[in-house]
Amino acid sequence: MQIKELARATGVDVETIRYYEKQGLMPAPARRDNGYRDYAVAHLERLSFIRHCRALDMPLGDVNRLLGFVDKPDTNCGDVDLLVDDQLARVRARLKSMRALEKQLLRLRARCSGTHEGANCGILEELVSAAHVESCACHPA
Amino acid sequence: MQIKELARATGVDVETIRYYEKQGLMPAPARRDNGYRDYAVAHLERLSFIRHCRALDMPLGDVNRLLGFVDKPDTNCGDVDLLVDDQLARVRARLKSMRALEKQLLRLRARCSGTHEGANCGILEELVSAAHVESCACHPA
DNA sequence: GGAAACCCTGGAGCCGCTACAGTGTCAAAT
DNA sequence: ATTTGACACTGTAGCGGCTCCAGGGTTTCC
Repeated sequence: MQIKELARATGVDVETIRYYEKQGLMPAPARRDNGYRDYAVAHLERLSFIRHCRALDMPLGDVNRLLGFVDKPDTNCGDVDLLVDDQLARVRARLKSMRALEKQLLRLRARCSGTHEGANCGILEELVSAAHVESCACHPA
Repeated sequence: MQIKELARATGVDVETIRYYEKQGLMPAPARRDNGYRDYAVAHLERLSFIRHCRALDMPLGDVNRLLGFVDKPDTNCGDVDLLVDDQLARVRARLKSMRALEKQLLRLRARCSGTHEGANCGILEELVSAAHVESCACHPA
């Protein structure tokens, strides 16, 4: 399989595949006489695994550690669940702040009067005055 | 006010303040004889404004455009609400995918048997086999 | 006069790609 | 036989938004 086929089969960009190889996440494939990479089914599976982890927004470093456990199934995998827990905690923290963000943006949006005169722009007013409030989340007292 | 004081007053890192200046978001302050930056209250307000926008996760480019409207209140600010709308849309899209993510991670976490033998790791099993499923979100058929 | 704490500039590093530039290879159409 | 076009390769630079460092200067306090 050459790189484009692997790319199509997985939905991963060609450049990204080479990038993963350079980063040590994908093993270097065999080369044909012309120097082209020649992938086997094992590569496809590994790449799918990587993408699945990435779809869970795991950092590549974590993915690499997971791959280490996959490669050596006899080792103790006690860290795997911790790693997932960490990721879950990150996602939840992000969710929380995003929800607050949505609320703030909605409030801000409601300030638009529809007149579009800069001097009376409710949104700008709100942003300027919010920056004055001492106890704002972004600049606590 | 020297840079450290501004940093403390706003909760923004000293390096970040210099970075904003380099990027043209903060106007270059006066300099003392020794070359140290000397900030006025206007700088504090502007920096607070920037941080408030950043707390709303707006890209610096957008913040810069907002600052342009603040600087010239007589211009038409018709784009301000569009800019906020865009940001809201981005936040909502991200929220949606984060919620899906949380679900997937919870499912994954539940697969841990607690034994921590690599060969029987439910989490790794799940990740490997999920990568095989054709219709997975991360590698659609 | 020496140490600590501040200031300066310029550049590199972080993540996870993405996009070149410059070159080589191969298959099909003319 | 050649020319087009699509593919391949390497290496490097860029994105955003910082963050950190090296290598220097200044100020303040003991």
